[in-house]
Amino acid sequence: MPARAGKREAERKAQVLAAARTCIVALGYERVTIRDIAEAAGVSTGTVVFYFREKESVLEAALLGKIQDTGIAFRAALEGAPSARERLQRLVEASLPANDEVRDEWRLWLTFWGEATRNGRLRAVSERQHRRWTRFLGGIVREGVTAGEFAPVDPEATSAQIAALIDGMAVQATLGNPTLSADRMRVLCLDALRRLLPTP
Amino acid sequence: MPARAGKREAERKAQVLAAARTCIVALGYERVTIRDIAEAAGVSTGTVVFYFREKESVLEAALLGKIQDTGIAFRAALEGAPSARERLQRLVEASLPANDEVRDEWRLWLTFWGEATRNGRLRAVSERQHRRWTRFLGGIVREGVTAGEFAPVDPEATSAQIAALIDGMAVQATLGNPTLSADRMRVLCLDALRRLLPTP
DNA sequence: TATTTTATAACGAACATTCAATTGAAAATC
DNA sequence: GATTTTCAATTGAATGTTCGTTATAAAATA
Repeated sequence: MPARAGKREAERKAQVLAAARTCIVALGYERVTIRDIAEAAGVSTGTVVFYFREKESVLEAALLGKIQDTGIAFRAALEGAPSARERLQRLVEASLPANDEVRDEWRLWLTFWGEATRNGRLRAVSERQHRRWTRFLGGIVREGVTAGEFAPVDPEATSAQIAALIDGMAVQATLGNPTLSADRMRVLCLDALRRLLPTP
Repeated sequence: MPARAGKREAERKAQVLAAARTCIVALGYERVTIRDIAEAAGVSTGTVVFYFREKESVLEAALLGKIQDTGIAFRAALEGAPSARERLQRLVEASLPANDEVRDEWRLWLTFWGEATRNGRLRAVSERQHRRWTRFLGGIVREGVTAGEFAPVDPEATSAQIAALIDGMAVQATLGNPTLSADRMRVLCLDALRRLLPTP
């Protein structure tokens, strides 16, 4: 086994994938060329191909990488939240496309969903990620119910409803719909939380 | 001004646009070629170019055409519905990606959203359509409140929440998420309707 | 026949991919 | 420690394909 194989590999791959994500958001999945990616990463097209055998691999890996670690930021947002309701409210807050970072993340999701209608591998990851996310939400709802914060509701159903609500609103907010700004999304989501999860 | 526009024009355009939509759903917006469209429509590439000066025009018109008459089927579904609640329930039912027709329509919406993040014209249509749709829902909610069917709620807020809920669920159901089948979507949406719009 | 409609061919641009050549740094040898 | 060897890493140009568009010819229609 060559001990020195792939020393720069991880670093370079990450660099190329980050560039690819930037290109995808700016141009759209299908419109991105290897040259675009190479230029954005500051390397030659040969380098891109060297680390990812073909274009499709770069694009898929770029999407999957970001999609799969969605949720990391969410867990961080929960630090020190005293109650289940507060935790849910913070998740809503962290979901608002109110700054470029979150907005770009939602843009990537919209692109991802569009692409996943035709790509089985992407679709599989979408499922796994959605299950993870609703389980996460469901756990918080269950805690709140157990602790007597919320009226007794079905945590599975409620978490799926909350997840759908956030996704649906984020679509409009991300597209810049003036009747559904990030601020309005906050108001509507928090209101829905109160109505779906009343105090007992 | 050409006094006599082509006789077959409307017919041919519709034929080409329908073919373009099929191709978009199957291949993705940017991957569709004029040759694909021509083949699917059973005409030559020359015909496609004759009626739509350039490729982009075909694709945009294909998306916009379908997107803009979303809602026609909905209005038909409401025929003879006796109450506001019944009307909302029928709208949910008509939104379920439970058959190929509705599923393809949602696939087109997912593609549309992805493309609209980068295309201002598509984004403008998205806004207009969303406003139309929430106003439509809002009207039904208002009727129900006035008629005493629902507890007094803000129709604007509630309709935006219902719209988001349906969109968000449809994303997962359209992607074939096994934990969110069309049947499960029906259950969850109807349950959410009950909770967001309780009887007074 | 004149006009509209449809088909075909050809063109140049842009693309993903391949590949021969080069570099750079670690490993082996002395 | 200096020299040589080795191979991962990187480049950029060449290749063949496919695309949108344009030009033009053929057919249909009135």
